[in-house]
Amino acid sequence: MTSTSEPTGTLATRLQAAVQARGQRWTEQRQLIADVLAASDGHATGAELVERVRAADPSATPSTVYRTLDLLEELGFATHHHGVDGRETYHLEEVVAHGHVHCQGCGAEVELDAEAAKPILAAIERATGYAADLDHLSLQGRCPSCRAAAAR
Amino acid sequence: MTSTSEPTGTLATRLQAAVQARGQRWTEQRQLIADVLAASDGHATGAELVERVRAADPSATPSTVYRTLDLLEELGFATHHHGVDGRETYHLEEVVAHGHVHCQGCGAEVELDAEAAKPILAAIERATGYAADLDHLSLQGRCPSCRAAAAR
DNA sequence: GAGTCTATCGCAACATGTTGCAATAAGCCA
DNA sequence: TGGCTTATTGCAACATGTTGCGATAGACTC
Repeated sequence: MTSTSEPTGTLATRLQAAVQARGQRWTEQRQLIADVLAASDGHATGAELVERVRAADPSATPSTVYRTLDLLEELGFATHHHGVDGRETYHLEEVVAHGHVHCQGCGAEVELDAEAAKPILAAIERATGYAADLDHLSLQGRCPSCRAAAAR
Repeated sequence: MTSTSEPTGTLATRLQAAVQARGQRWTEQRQLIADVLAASDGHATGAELVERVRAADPSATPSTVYRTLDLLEELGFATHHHGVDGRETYHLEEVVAHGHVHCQGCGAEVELDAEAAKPILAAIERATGYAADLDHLSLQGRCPSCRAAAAR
């Protein structure tokens, strides 16, 4: 990968502060994993992240990567949800909260931003009393074109 | 397990007809897996089903169970979705379609029947054009009591 | 009933994630 | 600086699910 001039240290720096504020330790592996996540444009499956981390440091193990990702989630720096196939997908907190809608017909996947999701979340709250988490909103259904095709 | 007097053969019989109508074969394993699924009251994870099938027939293998479950889905006799932990959960088609809402605070999980979900599905359609599938509606958020606790 | 075709089965290896445990090393204190 | 405490790491085994392949056996035809 070409080295970007982006200040990717920001995430790592803030993460380091948060980790140490909890009396936990800052290690090279955690720095590396934070860098890899920052370099992945907001979405990555667990397996992809493990692969990239190991490419940068072959001595890193999957358990370390997954445990660090759990830590990032605990600290609110990342979230994860399970995609259609059950694989874990991690999102950086910097990416604005959003949900996913997957078409069972053609496989298309669209993202749902906070604005578009607002009436959906409101309907969920009215029906259940629950305040649904947009980052974990992963819907399946049929997109307009598949519905039109099915109607014919 | 106590033997129920329910006509569980119905599922297997209808399934057999559907399988053979597609030029596929009806085998003892399929009969067994259909019986096990019918005896599981509508919900079961893949691992649970594998375990129960193997209890009845130790020679059955996971691959056979999963492939048969895939077949059941293809034929519309069952559906599956991924729970909060990514595990697969299978549902019999005879169970009325429903979604799930999971509380991230206390872990409570409530079911959402078609009536309660109607406004949610309508909001999804208005926002995205997608006709969402209730059986794959798996939400996460915070239940009313956790929200009240958090507000204090 | 015998032969043929091929869907299905069982096995084994793999993919993705999780967990327990002993060794290591980060961070703190004197 | 040196020593101590304990969080973190790496390893290895496990859990759940998927896939490829050769062997088996169900179903069809003659």
